[in-house]
Amino acid sequence: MPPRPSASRPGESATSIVPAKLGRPLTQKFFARSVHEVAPDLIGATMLVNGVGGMIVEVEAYHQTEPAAHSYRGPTPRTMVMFGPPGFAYVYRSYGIHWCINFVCEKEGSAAAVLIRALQPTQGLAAMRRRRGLEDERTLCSGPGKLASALAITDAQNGLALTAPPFAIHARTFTPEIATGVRIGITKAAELPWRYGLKGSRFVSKRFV
DNA sequence: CTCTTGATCTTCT
DNA sequence: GAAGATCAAGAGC
Repeated sequence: MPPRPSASRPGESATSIVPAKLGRPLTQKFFARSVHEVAPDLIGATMLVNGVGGMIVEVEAYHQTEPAAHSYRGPTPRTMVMFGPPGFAYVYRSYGIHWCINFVCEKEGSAAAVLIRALQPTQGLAAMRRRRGLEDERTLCSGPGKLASALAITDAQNGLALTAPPFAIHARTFTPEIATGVRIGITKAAELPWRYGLKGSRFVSKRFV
């Protein structure tokens, strides 16, 4: 019998998830680049909040210049953080119910950010299962609202630096194959292929085609 | 498996 | 007053 495909994927063994290997902590400089460089480079990185989280397997890029971005119409109280310096967290309320987190990129005034859409859970599984009321690790963080809930992210983290506690974001330690596709759940600028994922991952919110 | 719908709040028109 | 960077549950296939 050939080995299951998952056996050779980063962060997984044949039978279970293994703790992520952590690369160097990401600095503000990492985020101070084009959102189209940062977004794919975040695939395979590990994101923890108070020690709980996992490997980033899916993100989407947003930029002030396109109408799907919250920053498209200029700064508002909600989107103020996006217009600030890179390396900070932009947290917003989605559909009145969920929280979602973005990493602000580029430079002050660019209002560009990467929405974190899915994690492969690796650290603090018990805490995440408790917060989500769910056992299945595959769906624990397979969506922007789900992972915010699992990591206990709320507007309390809006505007905080990504390079200091409670955040710990570490570079990847392998070279992933990147899948790309159109962004999900939007109607404007829906054709832009600004969704990036870890090719073949079972932990994404929706499969890449 | 896919499709539909309700929940609930912020922002902008 | 309507739309929205979502999710979970229920119905139907």
